[in-house]
Amino acid sequence: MGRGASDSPGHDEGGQRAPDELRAPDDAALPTDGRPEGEGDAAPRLGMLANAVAFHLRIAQDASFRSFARRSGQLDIRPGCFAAMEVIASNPGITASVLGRAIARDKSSVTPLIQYLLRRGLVKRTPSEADRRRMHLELTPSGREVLGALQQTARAHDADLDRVIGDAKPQLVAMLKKIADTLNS
Amino acid sequence: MGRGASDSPGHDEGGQRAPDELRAPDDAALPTDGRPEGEGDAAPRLGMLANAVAFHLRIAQDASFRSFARRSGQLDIRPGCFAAMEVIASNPGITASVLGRAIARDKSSVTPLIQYLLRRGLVKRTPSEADRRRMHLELTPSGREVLGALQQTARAHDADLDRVIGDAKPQLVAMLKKIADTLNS
DNA sequence: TATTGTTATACTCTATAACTATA
DNA sequence: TATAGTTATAGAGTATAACAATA
Repeated sequence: MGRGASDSPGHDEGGQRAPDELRAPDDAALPTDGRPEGEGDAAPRLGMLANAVAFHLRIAQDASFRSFARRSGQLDIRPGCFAAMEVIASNPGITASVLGRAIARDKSSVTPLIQYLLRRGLVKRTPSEADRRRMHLELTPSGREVLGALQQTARAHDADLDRVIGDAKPQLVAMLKKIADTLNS
Repeated sequence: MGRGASDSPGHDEGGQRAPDELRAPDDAALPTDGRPEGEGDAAPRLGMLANAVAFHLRIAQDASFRSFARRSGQLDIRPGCFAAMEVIASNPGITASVLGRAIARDKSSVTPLIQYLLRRGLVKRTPSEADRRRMHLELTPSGREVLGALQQTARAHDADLDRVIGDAKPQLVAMLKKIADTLNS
């Protein structure tokens, strides 16, 4: 679990302070009140992490992932699996390689995902006639049913997030997309 | 929130397209030109994922993590390790449990992290006099040196991100914090 | 009884490299 | 030679549970 990113006072023995621009806004004047260092603090100082996009991205993703996994776990489906199913449903006949590119995973990571879906009867595979190395993927009726339930779950999850971010959602999504695009290039 | 995804059963015979805002940019005309579906598309449709905060959070975090790992890997330090060092440096004398809470990890996940830092001589441990179960952590001089280099790396990484997000950074960080806080409660 | 930190263990997710069967 | 998909394998990263020492 994790509290993570909260801004709360810590304590400081005066020794090792981070330079100003690295400190959290609330890091400023911390009374030491005689506590031994490092003890009793539920929320210690984060140093430069307090303002680091990368750190908060990790904390937020972690929370989001766990929350979604908790929900989708009731359908025995993990988050990565949902993404695969959604892309397959949106692109019937897609191949594993293309799918891998869409969800940013190596083909060798896609295989076990597909195999799990095959075992559960949620996905169907048909060999390509044009190129016999390829396999076309599509959801089975049962797969579409499970996906329907997952989509409800996903909508509920995103609604939780919406409550937090409000109207800023389009900008947030745009920023996240741009971060991924830029860093991956 | 999500939005009605194209629940897309069957095929895309002209009727079943995702609404515009859900499609990848190049999704527009999709002349089927005799291609079997799902082939040749470098950027297939994402369905409801296209607007899902959770999905883009994952993609962005993944990109950010890899990018930082590439940089910090030259110092033989993984991202989680940097976070731990930064928190220790900002809270000299902190204990393992408190550190774990700060970086949102279980104590059993903190132990191997600390052990790695001890082996590398970057962290020093002193038993608490007040409570002999506890160990106070602090960086060694060599740890501070390595951390200095890591901070430069981190600043460079965050500068990359800044270039992407511009002035929206405070809002972005605030949103990410709030997402984590809300979902973890 | 409760808590700190360690250990043993296991599970998930992922990638690299080697392989096959095609192309 | 190159590509699609599979396999074998390894390595992060994490957590649960049990444990010893201490509170």
